[in-house]
Amino acid sequence: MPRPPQKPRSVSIRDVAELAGVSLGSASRVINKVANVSAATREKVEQAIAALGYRPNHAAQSLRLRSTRTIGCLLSDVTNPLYAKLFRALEERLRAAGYMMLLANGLNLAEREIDILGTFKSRGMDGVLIAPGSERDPQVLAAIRELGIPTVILDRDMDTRSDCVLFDHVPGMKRVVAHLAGLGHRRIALIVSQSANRPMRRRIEGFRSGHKAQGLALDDTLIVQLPHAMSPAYEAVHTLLQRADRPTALVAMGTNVLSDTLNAINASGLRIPHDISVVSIGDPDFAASHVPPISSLRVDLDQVAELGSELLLSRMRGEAGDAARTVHVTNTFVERASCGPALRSV
Amino acid sequence: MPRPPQKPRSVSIRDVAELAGVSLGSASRVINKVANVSAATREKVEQAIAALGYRPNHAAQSLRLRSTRTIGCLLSDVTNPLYAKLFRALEERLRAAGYMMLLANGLNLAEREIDILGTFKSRGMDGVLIAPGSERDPQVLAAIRELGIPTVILDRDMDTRSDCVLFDHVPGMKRVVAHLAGLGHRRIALIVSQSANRPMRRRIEGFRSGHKAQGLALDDTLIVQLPHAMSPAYEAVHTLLQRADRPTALVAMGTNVLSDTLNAINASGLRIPHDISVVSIGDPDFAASHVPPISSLRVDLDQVAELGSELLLSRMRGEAGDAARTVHVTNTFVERASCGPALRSV
DNA sequence: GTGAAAGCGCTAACAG
DNA sequence: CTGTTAGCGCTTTCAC
Repeated sequence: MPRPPQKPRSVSIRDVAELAGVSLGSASRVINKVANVSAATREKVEQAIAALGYRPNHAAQSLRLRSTRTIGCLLSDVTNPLYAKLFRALEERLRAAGYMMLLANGLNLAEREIDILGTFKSRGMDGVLIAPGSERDPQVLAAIRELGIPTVILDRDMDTRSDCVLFDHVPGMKRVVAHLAGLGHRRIALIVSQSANRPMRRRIEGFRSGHKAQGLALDDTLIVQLPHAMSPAYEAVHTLLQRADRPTALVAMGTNVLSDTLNAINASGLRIPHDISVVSIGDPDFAASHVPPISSLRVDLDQVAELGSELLLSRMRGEAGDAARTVHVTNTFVERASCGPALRSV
Repeated sequence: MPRPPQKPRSVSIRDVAELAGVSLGSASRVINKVANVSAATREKVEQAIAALGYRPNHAAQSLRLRSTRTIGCLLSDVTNPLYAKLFRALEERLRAAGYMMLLANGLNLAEREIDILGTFKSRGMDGVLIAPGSERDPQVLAAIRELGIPTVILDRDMDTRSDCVLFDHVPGMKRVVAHLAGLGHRRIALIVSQSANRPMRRRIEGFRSGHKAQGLALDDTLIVQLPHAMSPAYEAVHTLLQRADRPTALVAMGTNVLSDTLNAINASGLRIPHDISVVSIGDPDFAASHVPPISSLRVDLDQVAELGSELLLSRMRGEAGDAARTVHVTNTFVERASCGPALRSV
């Protein structure tokens, strides 16, 4: 990794002071808007700044102030719309507070995530916002514990002493099952693409306890776990729908799973919600615009961003105390037109 | 914007040197792997580093070396899957070259984009990768020209002296029209969500010239421009399909437009490709997994990232010369099962 | 091969 | 109110 050729030195505060005919200290004072500056001095310095197009050197400021005004953000993958939206919402708030965001995709690679956390540390991030994929990896956990930077963890239940915002997947899923059960459904299938991480596991758990709460027996063959995150659900759902005892309702988890599921239903000649009900876990754009609109369980990402950034900001300000704080975000069920009474004839 | 409380000073190279019992200069030498270090010294320093958990202070390095090893990335919105994928691909390459990415969403707000470019400058980005929304705004153009940082512009034709990678939207669209014309289609509709930016405009242009090239008359009422980026295409397409002279083929531009279009076709009781053909401009995941799979015009984002990062890296290395370089990326047509011969009976 | 010292650009404490 | 100065942590001459 060869060092790039050094850039030419650009205009410094020294140049500004010189042109303005004042001392370096005075220039600094007007730049930082501290008191005790005469109007005349201020005027001269401001003109010099404008004339030179001066911009403070951030590296020097960071070195001096021990603060980079930047937040490190480690997500498993921005390509996942959920994380993209989350990033955007977080950026919005932190930007308003004067921070820029360093973004890195962890890609569920423990080693990579550790490396990224290390650079965050070495680069003196003022704070860190993370949702690592390797949620159980002891080395990743250690890396987080040793960060020594205000940290908030999003949607991961990790054993570190960090603030975190957790989603209440279990109650959310129970709500979904209750809704379906209320419509008379007794055979409800769950289609998931993977089960590696906490959110998935907890949702499956909620699906089970939802059945229990409703006094429903759960046929385990109705929980369809696709082998990989990317594995197409189409075939699996299609097969499911051919069964004599096919489910009367489908719960699809994840954007791709949902679109495959919708396809499979369509190809089977079934109509939503008359022949079959469906609810989506996660609320991609097309769920709302689908015909008919698909009922979804969603988490309000704006709320997550609000809580997450507030947690981080307050801790950075040193207002937080020693103990880690945990806040919970509720999944809300958005009822649309994709659920109807269970078909008796099945 | 109150300054955050200063962090405690952490372990510095000075501490390392002290513990190792060597001079600060020697410590630096082993850290930077320069020659002229005795094995004994190296050993001692390395032990001290390990014992202390030393990490170089990035701000100090940046200040000294005039290089931040950071790339500023300004996109209109990561929430757009295309940009998300692009970012991921770019990150991959630049990370391999030892850079981290600062990401900011411009949100098509000229003022905001200018501000972001300014911070990129002030923060001493080694390079900058941008796809601003405000492609015609003179102030944004000026901001880019005055950046004074190696810059590459992605998919925007801006009048600045920057390297850029351009997508050949026009030939791509002509290819699509040719394909459809070859199947006997003479009434082809184009559904677009907005036309604010260059890619959109150029695609419409390509659509027109494609017709010309095929000797086809173009009915302007078949170009459906939705008012806003988010405006649902469902109604528009549905209406279109009720017309007596309805099109025999639909070209849908953008992820949301495509899914609305598919919905509308489905709701009208039409079958793809028998009753109507459709091609997608842009290739979202669900296009390939749809039943039937939708033929798409796509641009290879990996290639874009490869070219873009290569352009940037070479310029940062100072290998690039004065002139701006432009490289073109071809749109490729992915033929799947959504296009068939035109229905005669319409 | 190693140590001492200068200086990157900036802020803040201090003296006037 | 203003100027001078130390020093943030690091790399890199320059002597030895």
